[in-house]
Amino acid sequence: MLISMSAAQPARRRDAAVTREAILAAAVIEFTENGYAGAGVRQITERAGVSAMMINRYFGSKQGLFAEVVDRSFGPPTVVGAERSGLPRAIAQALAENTAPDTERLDPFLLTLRSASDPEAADIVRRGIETHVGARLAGLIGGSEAELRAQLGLALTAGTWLMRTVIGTHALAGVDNERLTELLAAMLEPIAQEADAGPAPVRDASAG
Amino acid sequence: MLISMSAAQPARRRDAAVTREAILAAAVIEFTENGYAGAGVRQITERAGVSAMMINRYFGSKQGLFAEVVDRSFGPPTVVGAERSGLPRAIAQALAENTAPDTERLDPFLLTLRSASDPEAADIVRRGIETHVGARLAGLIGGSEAELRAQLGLALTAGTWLMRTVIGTHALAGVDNERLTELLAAMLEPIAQEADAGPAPVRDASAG
DNA sequence: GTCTATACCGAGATAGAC
DNA sequence: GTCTATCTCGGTATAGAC
Repeated sequence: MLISMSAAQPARRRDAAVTREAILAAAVIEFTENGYAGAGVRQITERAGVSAMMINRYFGSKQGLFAEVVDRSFGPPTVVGAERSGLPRAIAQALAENTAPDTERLDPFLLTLRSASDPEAADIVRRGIETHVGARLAGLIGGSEAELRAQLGLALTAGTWLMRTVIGTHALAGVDNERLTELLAAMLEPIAQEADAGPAPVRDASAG
Repeated sequence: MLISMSAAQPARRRDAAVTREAILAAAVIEFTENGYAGAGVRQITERAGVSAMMINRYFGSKQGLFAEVVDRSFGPPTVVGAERSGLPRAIAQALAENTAPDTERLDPFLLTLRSASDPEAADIVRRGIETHVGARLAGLIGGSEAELRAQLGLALTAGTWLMRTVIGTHALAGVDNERLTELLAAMLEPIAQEADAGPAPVRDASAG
């Protein structure tokens, strides 16, 4: 019944692409929830419904799989983009909502935090951040020091994720989202403003 | 030859207090550099010059040892304290200096970042932060929402440690310390200021 | 009472048989 | 393409040497 497949089996069973995709999807969940070290190969493959060795077969190693997971996680825009004037508040609001205590969002920053322990994982994450989120946010900010300012914004973002959801300090976990948004927006304001140069044209204003 | 030791061995050998302290000192180094999961009991005890079982004997478990390490790391003041007006700049400067690329400081925030992966370790760290750094910084800030503001400051602190030293993004690693101090101070300004209440008396103004 | 040696269990990675 | 040892490594428990 499970074995006897006649001619046309639509998908599943012996389809490399499907197996690969199933592993990748399962790995995103496991790595984000448990971090690079905490996620077990057996847990990932069990969730994907395949044997443990498939990871080595399709991704070379646990590390190779992690690299693809990072690319997939940071690929789509995380920080909502707006014109530069409203940027701090837009980021602050999204951050406050996504880090709310009951929310169970699968976020690349969670992946980052829980995987930063391992140097090998950290290096993979750095490449992912600089390529995707960092470049997008820098593009939204524009002007001189765009990358530096963007990375300071990401530092506050990651730190908020850390303190509010991973560590779970009481004051941050219990605060009202409106109030938190105000405070975060105020902290982000300085890095969204031009230092000395004139207002550079903002490119790629739709996504970030 | 290796075994025959005569009478008077000064200290060391069979001194519980000395052994305990040696393990603790070694554990601070290993946990800070490699995180909770990354540090092995064998590495720690080898550095301390004792057998691996001594951790179980003196601290119950690896987790118990970690709890004492967290307390010791967060115990002494990390954030330099000043009067409230100069607080943002003081914190920013210390942060910029301590996260400079070549600096090899043993910092509690590094310990936090590299250990946050494990839920058990995260819980221990939360207690340590709230008890020590969080309470001290909240005391320096004073007024309403002191704890919330303090924890947002710690979020930026931890995030800067993360992005600059653990992940190691290029823009943050290469920036001039003076410039970084300015930007960080500007970001910290909003959380050091009173929201609506009058100026509350600042207690414990010497250390933070 | 202080410490070491040895063994057990679980997890990741590899090799080779089917 | 899958399964089954097997190797290594890490945290822990027990026994016993000094």
